[in-house]
Amino acid sequence: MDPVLPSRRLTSALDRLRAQGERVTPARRAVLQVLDSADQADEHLTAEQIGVRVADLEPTVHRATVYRTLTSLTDAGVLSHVHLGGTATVYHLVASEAEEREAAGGTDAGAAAYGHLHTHHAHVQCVGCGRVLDVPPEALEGVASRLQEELGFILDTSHAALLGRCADCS
Amino acid sequence: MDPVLPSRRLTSALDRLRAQGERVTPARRAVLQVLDSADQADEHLTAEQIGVRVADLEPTVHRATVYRTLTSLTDAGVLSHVHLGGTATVYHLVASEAEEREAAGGTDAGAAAYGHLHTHHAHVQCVGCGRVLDVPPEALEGVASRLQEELGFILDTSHAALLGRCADCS
DNA sequence: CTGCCTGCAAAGGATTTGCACTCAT
DNA sequence: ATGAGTGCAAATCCTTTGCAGGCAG
Repeated sequence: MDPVLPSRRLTSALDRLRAQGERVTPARRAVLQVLDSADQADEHLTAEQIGVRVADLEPTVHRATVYRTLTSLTDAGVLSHVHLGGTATVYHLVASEAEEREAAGGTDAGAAAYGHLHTHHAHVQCVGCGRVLDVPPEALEGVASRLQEELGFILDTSHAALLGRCADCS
Repeated sequence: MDPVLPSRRLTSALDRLRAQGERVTPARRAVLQVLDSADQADEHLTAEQIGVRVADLEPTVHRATVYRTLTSLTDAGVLSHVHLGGTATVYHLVASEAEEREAAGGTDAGAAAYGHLHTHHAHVQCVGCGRVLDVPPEALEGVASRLQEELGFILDTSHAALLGRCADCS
């Protein structure tokens, strides 16, 4: 539906960066823009894939810089990463708290539960086709509370993907 | 409790290997023995760590062979691997169906739920200390059935570790 | 201006591969 | 005896690092 235009999420991320005294450079702008577009298309990109797309946007940006940028932006809290089945790590823009609230409030949790989840969410990956599906964090509430009660373990539901086999690959 | 001696699990694994027409070599024996011991001590070893211990047992076994062995034994179904938080992959001996049944039957599920789980089980890893905790697969039943119903996704509860923070690191 | 961020190139570590040989069956 | 498995060494892959220069603030 929406064309890929500089979204509010992108602007917001840049603002938060600046607010922390971090510098906004072409490389960082490009990385954030790539991830913003990817998120809008529900894509999950690895560092390498991000590098390729950044090269389109800003050909002078070096690969090593992409890696360093992903690290520093993650430290700065505007990006998060998810570990997929063993190999890859994929990156996401992190929504501001305001955006997070807005998304939660404006949504019928049931109907939109598996729609476009542009905020905090969990991931499952198919071992057959590699596809990554987004899942609302509530789906893991059961395990989370059980682990907390029985082991004192605080589960981070969005940090690692669960593996399995999707409907198409069964 | 139990000393680390050639266990029934090990013998069984070798038998299943032979039954499939796979050859039993010193390298394979060593890899299986290392993993059997590790499992008994509730350790989770990476390919590299396995390599080190194999070198103690069979100094002539080459690193590359350990990698190839882990792959082929996994294909043969006597080993399984678990992807830990992003980086490492750790290996386990796979219990035979008979052993699996026996463990399930002979055990009070509640009391032993978090004890030594030498069969099929899930994993959670602490992002603080890196420790890996074993968790009975039932803990993930809730998510599993929800994913199946709503997405047709068959969750493999033992194939990837969930991340979070353990009691000591909170 | 100051030093954070970058480009470049080279190092790094883990895993994989080609090849010829050996040993389990 | 025969080919699955192996040892060896080199190649490959992705990621990180040291250093000097450049641009954001």
